[in-house]
Amino acid sequence: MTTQRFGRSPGRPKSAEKSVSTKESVLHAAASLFLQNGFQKVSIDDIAKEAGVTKASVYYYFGSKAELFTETMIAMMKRIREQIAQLLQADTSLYERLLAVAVAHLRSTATFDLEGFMRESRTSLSEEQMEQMRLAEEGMYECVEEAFLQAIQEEDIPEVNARFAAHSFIALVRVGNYRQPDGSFFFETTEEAAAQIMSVFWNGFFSSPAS
Amino acid sequence: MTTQRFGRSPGRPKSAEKSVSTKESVLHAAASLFLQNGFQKVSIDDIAKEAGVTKASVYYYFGSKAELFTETMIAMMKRIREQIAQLLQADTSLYERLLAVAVAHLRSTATFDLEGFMRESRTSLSEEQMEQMRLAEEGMYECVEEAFLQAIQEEDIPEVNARFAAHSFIALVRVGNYRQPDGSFFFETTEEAAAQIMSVFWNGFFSSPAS
Amino acid sequence: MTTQRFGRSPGRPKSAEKSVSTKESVLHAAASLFLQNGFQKVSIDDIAKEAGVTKASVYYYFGSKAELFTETMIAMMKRIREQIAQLLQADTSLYERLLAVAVAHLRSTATFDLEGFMRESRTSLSEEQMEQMRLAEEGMYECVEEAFLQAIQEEDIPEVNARFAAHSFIALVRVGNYRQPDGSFFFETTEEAAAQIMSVFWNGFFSSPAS
Amino acid sequence: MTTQRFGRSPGRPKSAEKSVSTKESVLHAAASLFLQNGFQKVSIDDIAKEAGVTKASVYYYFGSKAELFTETMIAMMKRIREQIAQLLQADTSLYERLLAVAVAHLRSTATFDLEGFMRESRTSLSEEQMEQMRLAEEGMYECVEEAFLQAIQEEDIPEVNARFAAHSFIALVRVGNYRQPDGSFFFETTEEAAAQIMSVFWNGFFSSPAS
DNA sequence: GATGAATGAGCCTTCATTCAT
DNA sequence: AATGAATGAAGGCTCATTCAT
Repeated sequence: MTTQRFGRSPGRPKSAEKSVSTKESVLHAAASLFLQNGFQKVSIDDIAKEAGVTKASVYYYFGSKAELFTETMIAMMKRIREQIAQLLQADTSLYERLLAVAVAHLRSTATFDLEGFMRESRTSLSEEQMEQMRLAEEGMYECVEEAFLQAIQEEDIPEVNARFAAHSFIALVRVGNYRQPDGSFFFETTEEAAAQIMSVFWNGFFSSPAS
Repeated sequence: MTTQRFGRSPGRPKSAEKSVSTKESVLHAAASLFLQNGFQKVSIDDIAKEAGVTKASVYYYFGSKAELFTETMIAMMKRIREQIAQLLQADTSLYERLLAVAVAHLRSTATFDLEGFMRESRTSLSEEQMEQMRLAEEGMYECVEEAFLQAIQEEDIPEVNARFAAHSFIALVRVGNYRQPDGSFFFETTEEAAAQIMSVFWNGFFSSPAS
Repeated sequence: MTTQRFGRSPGRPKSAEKSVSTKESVLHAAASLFLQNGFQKVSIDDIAKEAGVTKASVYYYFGSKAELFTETMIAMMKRIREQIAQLLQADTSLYERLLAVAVAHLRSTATFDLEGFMRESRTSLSEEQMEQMRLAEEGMYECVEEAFLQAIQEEDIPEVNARFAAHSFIALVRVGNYRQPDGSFFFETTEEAAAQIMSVFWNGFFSSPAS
Repeated sequence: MTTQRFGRSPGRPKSAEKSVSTKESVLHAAASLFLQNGFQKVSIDDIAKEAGVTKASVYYYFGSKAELFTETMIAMMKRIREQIAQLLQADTSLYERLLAVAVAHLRSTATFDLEGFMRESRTSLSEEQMEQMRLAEEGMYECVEEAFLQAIQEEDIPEVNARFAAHSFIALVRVGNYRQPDGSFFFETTEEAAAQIMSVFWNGFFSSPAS
């Protein structure tokens, strides 16, 4: 009911000077927090605080938490996809290009693994938002798939199920990111991890079956 | 690592008046709900309702939501682990035994992939609870790792990083569970999926490098 | 995110001794506030405060603000209806019984006029809730209508549109409750108001047309 | 009570570039929305959207929501009052003039009934704004009251409490606008409704008491 | 004259948790 | 063993209002 107003306050503050666009900071903060803690655990307040703006400002740019999440995730996947795509366009052998992708991904904190995020946010996103996320995810895989399809066409590698190969490749790279209970990785250096992973992958798909 | 339990009497319970004990129904309901919706999204009320008891009853048996979650997850992982262990003890070749594990897992709804669950619940569980979950997860892998170590010792397979192999194996099996955006899997039948996956895995680790 | 809990707090308080049922106090507070300020302006917090309980307690008994509002209003209308019904069952002439109703209503603060409440809450209530309110409102009128129908059947009064008469009667009584800008009513005493109103109503419906 | 306006130039505006001034569209949108949904439920954003302008523009013309509301309502009441006044100046019998007013109002969507609006907005308007609204409301009634006073002076009708008669008249007309739960009105046509209402009103006030 | 950006305050609702019985 | 009642703390979202341009 709160009948009387008092104090003075809402409204845009006198502001000092703009730096990075507010929207950008929000997206940035959201990405960081969502990535670390998942959808549910992160509150809009958390994001606002991290971005140094008010909750209402977040809502000025994003209609809902689900929307912000979707947008954030899709942006991230797009970025990953582009990075991969670029690495895969190098003028070297497929093996070397994949190796480069593996190295890059083992170094990044971003995650290929969206399954967890999808499951967690499933019931909170609209059907359309889920669809958009699925497509963005697929985009990352397709990008690797293309490389296989092209190599097959150019007869650099034998014919295989390219999509399955792409997913397997990424699944194996992800293994390299696994932290054991004591916090250590399987391999000492990123390079060694990438090398081993590539070796397994390549033999798995392109060597003649072990007799 | 003697599986020492505490409290509640060992051996067969005296009577079975309540066909299913309240605690059991709660655990069951919790498992089902947590698995589907993750930690945060499931409320104690949800679980109580699903189990047909009151919220307070849940608290009678489990000190907190985190505790219930941990217990649930660990129980599930133990079950998976035992199932795997059993399949791996068959009196057949390693290849065949792994194939059986692959088939079994492709059929089950339970998930090997705990990363998502871990990330989501991370900040809500106590350090000890996290540790327990990590150990239980590790248990699942160890069980596969053992099989490799033994085969190596018996010189059935060349020497490889058994732990890395175990994780890779499971990662590949998980690929077989991936649903494409249109809802379909990569392979038509579970058997074909398992066969392909095993082929890739086996060649990857045990064939001589493709020249 | 708010990781650590601190302080100690939720849960049922140690309590001293129960007095009136919590639910009752909430209903009472809600009736009083809604009646004075309408649906939108009253917050659940206001009601909780007025009832001396916490907001969460309100929700323990009522699923939503709309539900509480509906329940409150319907209860009030039922009470009014019963009061009217009782007065109309007296063993006197119809004229005298209506006069009694007029007096009673001019004295009460409760309102016959739900139109305002309906319009205000329209978009916030479910279709079903609106329907329930409409029925309860109708109940109040029907109760008066019955009296007319019966009187017609017993040939105490000529045949008229009983429903229209009931609504007109109540509309006129409401006029007696009108406060002029300076705060005063049209008539000095409740009795005089009732007498004048009844005279107008009765002549309006049951006198032979002024030639 | 010279209708003294302030600021903005009197007389015909210089040009009509903007076919409808922004202020006008806002007032129009506000009237429509407030009338349908009441004060609280309508947001400035809603009004701005409906008017096709920005929220800030609304504030450019109106200092606050309460002010906009008051202005809107008063304008509406003035319009109603003028319409009534005009109909009441016709050169026919009082009975016929009132009948015309009844018909006109039964056809319009605008509401005589401001009680709901007043109650709802009461705590949000300043004392002065409330006063203005009350006066405007009173204006509508006064206009009818005048007609009675004049008729009394000219001995066309017996002496009655003119103010009470005016309110009663309007209350009865409002009954004709009542929608039953099934959505229908009491009478089939507007004309019949008006005729019945007038009959009741006229007999009520001007017939000799039913013996 | 008009508007984009921003915000403080509040509101409805949910939830894990506790206590007395 | 089980539960009904109660609550503090958030959390998502809306909104009137303000300021700089």
